[in-house]
Amino acid sequence: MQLLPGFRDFYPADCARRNYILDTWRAVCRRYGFVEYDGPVLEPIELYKKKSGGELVGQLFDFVDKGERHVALRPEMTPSLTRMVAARAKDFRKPLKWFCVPQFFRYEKQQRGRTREFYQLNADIIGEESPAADAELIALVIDVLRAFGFTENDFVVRLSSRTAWEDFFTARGGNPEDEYAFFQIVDKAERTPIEKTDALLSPFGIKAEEVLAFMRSKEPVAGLAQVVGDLTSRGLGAFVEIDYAVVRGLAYYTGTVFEVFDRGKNERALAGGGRYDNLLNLMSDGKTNLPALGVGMGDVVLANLINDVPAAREKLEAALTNGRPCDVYVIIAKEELRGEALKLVQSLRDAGQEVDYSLTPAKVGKQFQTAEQLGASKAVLVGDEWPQVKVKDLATREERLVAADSLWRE
RNA sequence: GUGGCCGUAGCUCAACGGUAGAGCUCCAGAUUGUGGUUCUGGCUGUUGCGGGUUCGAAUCCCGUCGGUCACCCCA
Repeated sequence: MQLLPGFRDFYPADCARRNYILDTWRAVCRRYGFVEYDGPVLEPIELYKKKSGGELVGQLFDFVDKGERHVALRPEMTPSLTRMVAARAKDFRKPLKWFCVPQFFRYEKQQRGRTREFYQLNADIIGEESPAADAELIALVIDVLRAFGFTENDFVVRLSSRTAWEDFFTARGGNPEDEYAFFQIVDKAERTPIEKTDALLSPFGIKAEEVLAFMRSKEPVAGLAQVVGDLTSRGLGAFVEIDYAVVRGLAYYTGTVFEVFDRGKNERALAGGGRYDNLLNLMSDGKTNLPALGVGMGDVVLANLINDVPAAREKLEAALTNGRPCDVYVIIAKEELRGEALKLVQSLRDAGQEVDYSLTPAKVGKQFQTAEQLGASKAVLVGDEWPQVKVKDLATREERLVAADSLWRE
């Protein structure tokens, strides 16, 4: 049987790498005062149709369940999160700083950095309109990446603002209801021939050259200036750049938006996010109105970049050596003592040691070899010396005799 | 979804019309109470799948499934 396209098996070595990423995400989020939450993997399809915007709806893994409900595997977290927050908005002190490490499903053609199933760190700050929140969230993203061993030479946060584009549009007589259509054109302007952009923009009476000129400007608009200032105060200024070419596809973004790219431009976007100040209001039919912003960072592109950057790869490999199968290997040299050896294994495990041993009779040399291969640091040999055992340090090859019934104390 | 390239042992690949091979891994032995080296031996394949051309197909052709790259979009 073949795997479904875009889905992954996680053998122990893969699982260790995945967990290294998820563990690092969680550790840095907690350092920033974020708390973890989660929601359902399966949701009614309406949840996503309501607000996500065209792209994601077309990529849904959806089906009709046995109760004839039309459901979809989650492709993103924001709709579930906004529902959860709207339902109990008064229960939580503002601002909320919540994170989640969900597995997402998107029906796309798979490619480097893009699978049909992936993990994504989601972090959101809800209930704070100040740009200080934007800065805090972006600082979190930067520090998450630094925790993997990346520096300002490896990645950059491209900062932009939908508000800036809104102002640009309305100042030239654009109608607010055409805004999203305009954003879509701007989003693609960088990689579209200028004549075509001109044609697309003509209904709005705007010239492609104006758009491209604004895109190239590095002048931070009001909100962004504070974000950049905050990040600079933290010593993180080198990680961000103003780049109005970033617009983002999702319909619900309102103010600050950003995307994170590797400097080498070998990979897809590492992370992306922004403000969605109106979404809570929309999702709750006006009952809850809280400003919000969030970020997503996927494990697939991140793993690729870790592999691209030697320092990050070494950091990962070093972390993996802590994930050895066992620390102590008990060698049974005399089969008559197997019962005693099992008792010893049990006492060591009760004491919290990671212990393994041969389930079936094996030559002593073979057992030592297995101890090596499992990465044990010590071998405990149960044999002629009983009731004492030989404890051998597998790195230094030093041996000493210890009474079996006091070994657990070490 | 559209187009280019690719699918051979668990892994990396060779053979490119004439009997499917190598390295690594794995298993066993040298070494019946002492280990990552070395040496020796061994296992593993409907050459992704289906059809066609041919005396003969892993090799050429068509289809299909999967991978990959580009477009698209983004994590």
